[in-house]
Amino acid sequence: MHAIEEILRKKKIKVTPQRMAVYSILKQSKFHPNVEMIYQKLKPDFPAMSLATVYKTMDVLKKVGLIQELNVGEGGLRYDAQIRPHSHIYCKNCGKVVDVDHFPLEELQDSLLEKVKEETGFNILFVQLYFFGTCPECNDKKELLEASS
Amino acid sequence: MHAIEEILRKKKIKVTPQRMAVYSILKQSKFHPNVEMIYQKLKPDFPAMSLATVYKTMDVLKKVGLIQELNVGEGGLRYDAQIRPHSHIYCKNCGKVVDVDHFPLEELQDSLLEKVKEETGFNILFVQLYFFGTCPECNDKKELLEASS
DNA sequence: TTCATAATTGATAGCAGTTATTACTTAAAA
DNA sequence: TTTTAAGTAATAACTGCTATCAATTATGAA
Repeated sequence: MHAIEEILRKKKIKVTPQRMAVYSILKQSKFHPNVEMIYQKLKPDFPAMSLATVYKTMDVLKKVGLIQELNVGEGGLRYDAQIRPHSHIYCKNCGKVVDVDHFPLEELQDSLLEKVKEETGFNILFVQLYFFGTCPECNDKKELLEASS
Repeated sequence: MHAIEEILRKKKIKVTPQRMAVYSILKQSKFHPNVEMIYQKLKPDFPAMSLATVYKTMDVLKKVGLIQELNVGEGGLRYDAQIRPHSHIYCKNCGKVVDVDHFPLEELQDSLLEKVKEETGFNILFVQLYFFGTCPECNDKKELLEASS
């Protein structure tokens, strides 16, 4: 039995094929898909699945702490099955979201959270750090375009 | 003439009373309003103003670099006339957005941006750091409720 | 295994935030 | 002052998401 099954059963949440499939897609993919992307990926195996089910599943998985939500300002949300704190970088050109693995978000959180708590009086639950820019692939394409003009 | 007027004229963007009013509200308020809040504040002085005009004005002001957009995952966006890099903290209970002035986002940006550029190959344009939690006022209210139960 | 039932799913209507369109109006260059 | 490119108001349309509800299914008890 997979870890996800145990976690869901423990919380009296039903283990359904749809939920397993959504989580499996998220676990596999590195590009941090949004609901629409997940829906499209599921279509071949679950032609009857509804978009609403994907939305509801994201909600369930988030609530039990199996995934985290990313908001890169696209309108829709992106999802990540890696729940360890880490930051993300977003390509404003092609929409790609990439993990920034070696960026010290964990240390940052440990060492500086207290300072921010003192300054603001807030009880801090979590931190999100986003970098925005353009990815190497898009930069290369742009250079090619400029060179040819 | 105000700085904003000069900046707009330099870019051949017309200086209109609506634009001045929107910017003035943003400059005054510390609570990082969203479009709806700005619209409501403007109503007494500009009863004829359309919501669409506020949206378009936010767009113009953002493009000329007079304001920055904040995305705290509410659906709508929040706006800040303080464009110097700084981080924000969001109360998940009451929706308040507060500046975290002394958090070292500027130093962070200077010292660590290069590392992230190397790791990812991205060209980085800007960084956004959000803290999420509950504000002192909401925490106090909760304590009172618990004490009285 | 079968059954009862509460949770989940799929289909769809509805909602909120945002954008597009268009006819009218205005700021500002000539 | 006149001209006109740009902006505004009103509103229709679009998008991401949520609510609703009848049909279906996972799960625990018999």
